[in-house]
Amino acid sequence: MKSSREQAARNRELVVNAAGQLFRERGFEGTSVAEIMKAADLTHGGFYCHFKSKTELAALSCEQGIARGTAFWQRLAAERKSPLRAIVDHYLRESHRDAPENGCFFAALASDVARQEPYVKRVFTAGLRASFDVLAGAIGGGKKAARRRALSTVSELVGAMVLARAVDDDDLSKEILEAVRSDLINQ
Amino acid sequence: MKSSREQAARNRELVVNAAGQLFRERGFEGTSVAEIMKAADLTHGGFYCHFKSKTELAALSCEQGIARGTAFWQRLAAERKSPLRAIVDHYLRESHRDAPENGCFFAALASDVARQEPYVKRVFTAGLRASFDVLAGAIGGGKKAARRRALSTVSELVGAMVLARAVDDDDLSKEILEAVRSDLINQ
DNA sequence: ATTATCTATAGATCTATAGATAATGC
DNA sequence: ATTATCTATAGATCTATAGATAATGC
Repeated sequence: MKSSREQAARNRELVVNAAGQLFRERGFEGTSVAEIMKAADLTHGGFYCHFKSKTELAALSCEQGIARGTAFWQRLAAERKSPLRAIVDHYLRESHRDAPENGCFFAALASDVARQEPYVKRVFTAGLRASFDVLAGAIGGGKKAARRRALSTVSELVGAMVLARAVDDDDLSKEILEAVRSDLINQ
Repeated sequence: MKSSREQAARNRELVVNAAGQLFRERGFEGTSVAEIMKAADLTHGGFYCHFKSKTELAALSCEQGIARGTAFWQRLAAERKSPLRAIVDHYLRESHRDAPENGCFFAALASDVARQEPYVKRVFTAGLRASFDVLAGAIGGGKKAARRRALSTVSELVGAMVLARAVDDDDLSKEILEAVRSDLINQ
């Protein structure tokens, strides 16, 4: 029944990961604590041994998920000759659009976060800031210009993904992704 | 107790408008039928005389709200010398960011819509399509290029607004709006 | 007679807690 | 002895419906 400290730490991670997936797929309000715990193969009541509240988990899962996303961008940028293009191409893939549960937290949850408690917004802001820095580094050139371009690029990527997912028509959805891709790459 | 047919029609409109505001402010899941009816000064139970379900109202309020937004863009474009600039400037205002309940449905609800029933997505898609057409008209020039630019512009506008609202820091929020404004206008 | 609206409530959630249980770790 | 987890449940939602009420519209 009881787990060791190490197992408990692993369980905690399982819950954070399950939450990250479910939140991105169904939103904060659309995901219940019971569902998260079920996905982590634990019982509902055990949740509150690990976290003070659902809100705390929302913030933690955003923090971790965004950090992973940023690290992934960094790796993409380091591996390629054209770092910005590598990130843009990867981001705007249909497989990303069709798997929000494993994709970008900004695109999956930004409009939810705007309505969340200050704690969650703070974590989200810090993560976004880090992403801007990574992207500005990938863009290179003048600091100010790179930063501006990083901000507008993330905005465009996130907007494209959000709209491509909301749309009911696969052709239109692809057209959005393609239009943004060509806009960002031929800039 | 009972209203005339005209009053009932007016009440229905009141409910649709109240829902449009509350949905944009708190999301679909964050808004209850009881709250909507209270905002419209009617009782909870009366809701189901006008609408089959909350989902039906979600679709109706999106349909109406997006149509109004598109009509507004059309007016902005018609009045100004530089139609695209007029739309971009208006969209990216801080007053828009701070009043989602009266603002763009795409920015307020796009990531919610992605998780809604097909019916809601269909309505949203039709509205987005109409917005693309209006913006492409405002951009002018070659049809294909105008359409592509319309798609990428709406994506960038929506992404900027969504991120600017999620962010906890007013300076960063303004910086996002400003970076996107300068990117869209100096293109 | 019809029907728009109201009150009241059934039934299904959902978050969070209380108390029991059993394995860990001193 | 401590504590991670479990079962069970309190209390607060939320959607949707049932049935009553009273004003409209024929």
